[in-house]
Amino acid sequence: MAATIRQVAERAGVSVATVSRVLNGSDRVLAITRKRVLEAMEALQYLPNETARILSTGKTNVIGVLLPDLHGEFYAKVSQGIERMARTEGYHLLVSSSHSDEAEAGTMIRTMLGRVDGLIVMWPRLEAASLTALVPPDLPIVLLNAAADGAVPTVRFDNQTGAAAMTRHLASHGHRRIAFLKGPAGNYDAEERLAGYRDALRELDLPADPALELDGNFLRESGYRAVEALLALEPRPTALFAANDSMAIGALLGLRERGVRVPDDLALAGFDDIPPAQYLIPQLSTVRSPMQDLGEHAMHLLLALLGGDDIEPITTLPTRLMLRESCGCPPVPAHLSLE
Amino acid sequence: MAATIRQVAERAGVSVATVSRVLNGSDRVLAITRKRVLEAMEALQYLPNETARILSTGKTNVIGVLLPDLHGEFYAKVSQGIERMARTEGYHLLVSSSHSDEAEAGTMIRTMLGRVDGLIVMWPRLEAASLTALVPPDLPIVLLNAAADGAVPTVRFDNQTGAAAMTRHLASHGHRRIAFLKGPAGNYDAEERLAGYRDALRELDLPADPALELDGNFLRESGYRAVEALLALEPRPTALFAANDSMAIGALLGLRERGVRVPDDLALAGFDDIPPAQYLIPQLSTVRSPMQDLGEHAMHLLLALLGGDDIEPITTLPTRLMLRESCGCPPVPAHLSLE
DNA sequence: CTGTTAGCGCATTCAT
DNA sequence: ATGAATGCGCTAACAG
Repeated sequence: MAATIRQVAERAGVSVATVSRVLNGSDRVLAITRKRVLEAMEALQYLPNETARILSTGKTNVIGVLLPDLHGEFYAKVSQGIERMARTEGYHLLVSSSHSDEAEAGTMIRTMLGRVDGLIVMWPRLEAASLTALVPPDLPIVLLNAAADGAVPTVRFDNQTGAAAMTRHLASHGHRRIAFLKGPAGNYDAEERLAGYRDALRELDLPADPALELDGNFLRESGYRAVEALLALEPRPTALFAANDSMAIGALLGLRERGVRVPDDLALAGFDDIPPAQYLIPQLSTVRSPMQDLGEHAMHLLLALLGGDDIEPITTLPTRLMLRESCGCPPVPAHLSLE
Repeated sequence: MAATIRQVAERAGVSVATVSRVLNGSDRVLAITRKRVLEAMEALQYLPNETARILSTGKTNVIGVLLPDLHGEFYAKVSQGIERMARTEGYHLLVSSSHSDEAEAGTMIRTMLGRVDGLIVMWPRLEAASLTALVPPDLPIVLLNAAADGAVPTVRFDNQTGAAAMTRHLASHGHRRIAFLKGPAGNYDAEERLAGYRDALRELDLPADPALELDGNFLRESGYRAVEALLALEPRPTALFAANDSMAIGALLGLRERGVRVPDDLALAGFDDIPPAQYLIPQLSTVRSPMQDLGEHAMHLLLALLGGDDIEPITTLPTRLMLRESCGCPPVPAHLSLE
């Protein structure tokens, strides 16, 4: 079986404490002694037992990551950001995704508890507080895109500002009846984006017709289905702003099927800037969500927390307007959309 | 701080051994004793220390997962499959992705070593053997889409059969000069798909012109760039089969830019069936890679291995032809492509 | 600079 | 059915 510290000590003719010292890079070891120990390790193919180390030090070097079942790109980008930071700092990631309900997420958190030094949780439901109650008060935790009450460090997109900017942009194309395709009720991002849309309408003195707010659930299919309601509106809106790209894509399919041309007959915009947005026909104008930054920054904060530093309770990452064909702007040349 | 087993024992007026027994569901405990212990646990908010448990039992209940930096959908689907199986069996996932070179992957494996009960590794480079040499012989491991030598359990797609089937299908549309856009050299999937293409050409008695094999690297941009070489071919091919969807999409952009209509002027097909394939214009005909199955099955095998069962050394998952517009087949109605 | 020793929290014989 | 004692492999005082 695997060699232990004791065997190394014996072979090197020193005590386990000394072996432990060279293992942890203490300088209180004679060069020649260190050499003997190193040789013994090499000869025995020694690998320290991480578990024993953890038990002894109380530090796992593992961060728990809890992500909801957002599809594909989103999930991948965020965790990529987290991982990149984690790796450079020597942390491992205990990842768990695809959580439908709060109970399930709570269970995962509980089973992770003894195993992690900190937690990064993405919990887009509005009632985030209940979740954090499950976590021991001394366990560092960072929330992603959650309703921030300031009690728990949170990183999020500037959904509201982004949505307002896109709404204003659509208006700048001359549109006065701009419909909004909502995300699922109770979802943090969805509500914020809706609020941004409303802000802009108010600011622009455009009529805030509740009928302009269409129901959706962030999935493509709901965008496709919303087209019927959209086209039934009187007078018919000249622009549609979907709370995310997936729904915008679904709507695009529905519109095309009914012979409504985008952007000629109807302007269309989404939110997130998932990869297909740039190469669809027409290219989809959208608001870019800095997903990778979200993950990176969250990990950055958590590391600061672990280091005992004070941090900003709430960080808001800027979004960015990506103007392409679907809103009526000129197309972006293909070779520029391929980096 | 957190209560320990000793405190629970003390409060319940029993020994730690008894507490341990009720913890592990032993039946050698009097009902009334068990009740007292349970009450003590409840009162103390006791949570067993996982690390101590691991040290004592030698079992971590954690599976290490090493994925390359495949983009988005692919990565997400595979890990989703893995996770789903893992969760039902009470395993956690220590995930690490984005590995450019072998050295980096080796480092990650080494640092995971003491922390996991088993490993799932996706290593699409052809020289997989060198990697497995880093792993202790007694650590269960399953490889994903790797060159299988039978020595290490491997799960993979039937790339070759799928590619051959698509090539035959393109031929069935009447095409005789079918170009192939290759993936990166040395990549397992890329080589297999190329082999399938060649198989079919041979079988169909079509000329195997090496000039028909275009260079690519699995990224969209390389598909875009390949269009120039494609259109320069004499005589010009009437069909293009890309080794993955991303490149097919890139090629589509390039073709469109040059006024070449798909499928009228040129038939196009990809491989993988990433989501955009079904809603692009034209819809992309492709070969579906069962990504989620790949993850699920790998985890399934690993669990069997952990249970001491014997398993098939090599599992090949079937791929499936998804025929849509870009190859010349009739379009699939939008509402059917939205599940 | 190095060795001795006492935990870390739990599972698990071996007794009783 | 329950308890006492031992060990998992390592770190961290404390001595020397």
